Amino acid sequence: MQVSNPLREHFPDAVFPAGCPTRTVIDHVMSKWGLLVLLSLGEGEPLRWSELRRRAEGVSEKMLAQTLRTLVADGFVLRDARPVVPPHVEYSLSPRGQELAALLNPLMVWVADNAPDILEDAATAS
Amino acid sequence: MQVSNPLREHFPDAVFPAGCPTRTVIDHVMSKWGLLVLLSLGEGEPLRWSELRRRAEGVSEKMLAQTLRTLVADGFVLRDARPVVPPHVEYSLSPRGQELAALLNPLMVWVADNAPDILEDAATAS
DNA sequence: CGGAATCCTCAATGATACTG
DNA sequence: CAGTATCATTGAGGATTCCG
Repeated sequence: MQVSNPLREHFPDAVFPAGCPTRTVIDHVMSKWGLLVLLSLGEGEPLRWSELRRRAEGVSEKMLAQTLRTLVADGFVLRDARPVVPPHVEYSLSPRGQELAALLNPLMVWVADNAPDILEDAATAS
Repeated sequence: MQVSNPLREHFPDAVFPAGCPTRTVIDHVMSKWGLLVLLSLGEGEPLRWSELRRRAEGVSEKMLAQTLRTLVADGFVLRDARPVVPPHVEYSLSPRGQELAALLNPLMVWVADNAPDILEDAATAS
């Protein structure tokens, strides 16, 4: 009847206790730009800085730099800088990043499929 | 050899075009408190205001109210107010909310499992 | 090309107090 | 109990400029 709830086993009390490490990770991963970068790279091919700026439409240079630094530090994204001139830098998903992207993808597809209905409801709710 | 990428079919150009309705939905759903509320309700039982405040540890009254209003308007959350005194109000997931929570759950479990490793990397990256 | 460093703004958030 | 109203704050995020 009840599907067991794995999350409850993790967090019997609060969902994610305040100050819990998971909240930090969630902030990185579910942040507006973090998400878009992960999804962009999740398409398979490595991307360059300028390509990422195009795919994550609206991101400023500052936020892209900040986001990439975080994702690289967290081990989601690999940075491959070739010592040529002009500079050539490629970003791709690490294995860990690929695991994450694999979980993110169905969610985003669902959102994309349902967004129109959802916003229609929101509008009707006036 | 390449697994087809469903997201790419949705968004050939940018991942989620700026101003796209999907970005609004994502903002609601992936927001710090929106996420915690959805996960809390995703555990199955309906919850009352005060219970939600405890489960989504750290949320202020203002943010909880705002978050709930948004999630109700989007059709993710059902609000059941019984006309008794003192007031008794229960929140639960709508079918749409349950679909969403079902996708959110594996993601959060993965994050919870991996958060320690991830943050260790981030610390090492100093 | 791929960033880093500054400055600056405003909108999201929190604290507080009050109410049906 | 379940909120609303108001105000203060701060830090995320944008614009701009400059560098290897």
